[in-house]
Amino acid sequence: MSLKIATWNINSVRLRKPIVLRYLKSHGPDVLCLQETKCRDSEFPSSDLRAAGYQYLAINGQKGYHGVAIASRMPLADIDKHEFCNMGDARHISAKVIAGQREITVHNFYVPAGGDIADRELNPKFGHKLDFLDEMAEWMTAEKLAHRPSVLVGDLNIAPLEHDVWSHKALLKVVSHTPIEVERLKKVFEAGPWVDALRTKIPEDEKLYTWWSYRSADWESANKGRRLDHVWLSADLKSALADLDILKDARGWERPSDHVPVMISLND
DNA sequence: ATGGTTGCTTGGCAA
Repeated sequence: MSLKIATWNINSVRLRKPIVLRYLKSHGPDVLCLQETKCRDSEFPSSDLRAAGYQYLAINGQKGYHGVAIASRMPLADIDKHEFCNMGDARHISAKVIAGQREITVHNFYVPAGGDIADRELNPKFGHKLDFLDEMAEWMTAEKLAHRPSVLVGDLNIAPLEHDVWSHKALLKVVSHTPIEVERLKKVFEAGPWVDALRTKIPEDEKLYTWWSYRSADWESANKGRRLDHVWLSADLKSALADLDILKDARGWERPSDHVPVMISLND
């Protein structure tokens, strides 16, 4: 039996409830990690998800902004929320998935977008993004994630590689692909036991996107995407990675998110 | 170079 773990920045879980349920039905992830749920825990569509077979929920929401959640068919234990940058933002939740004999810790992140200007003096939101990443690297070291099978997923709001964006040259100064952010993210990655799951299956010289802006009349033909959503596996899980599914079709669904679901399958 | 769209809410941020 394989274990399927998906991540999706949903940009309002209440508005997107129909397509979340559609995705669960059509693709059947065992675990779905959501970002940008944009609602309080009491407003989260818990009963709909439970009715769809996802009985185990871990929710870290807040009114109007951010918010992350894990919906699982398998029991969740050790649910934890870490607050970064002491700002009260709901940007992380983790849980241990009990999948039969296997136990895998899943960390679900929503990294700050960072505003429009790639300069922390002119734009505090960019500073916050860099500080968040620095704190994430420190936290990573302290967590000692190498000691147990772990998966880190989420909207990291950075497209690190040249072919994670439609034009490396055009985006070098655009927040999400600047060298300073890429460098910070690399430090986070290297602070843990990680393998970049998507890039182990899809070569680095191949274009790969998980997000297409709303601000484009025809996202599909323009295809100016970015890989902002990531799945990192602790090295011990690398050999278990059987399959990937980046559901580009979901960008064309009715009332879509600007991100698409990304799913991995792990063999025993 | 600029503006383009969407969501949470109804004015203006945030993404």
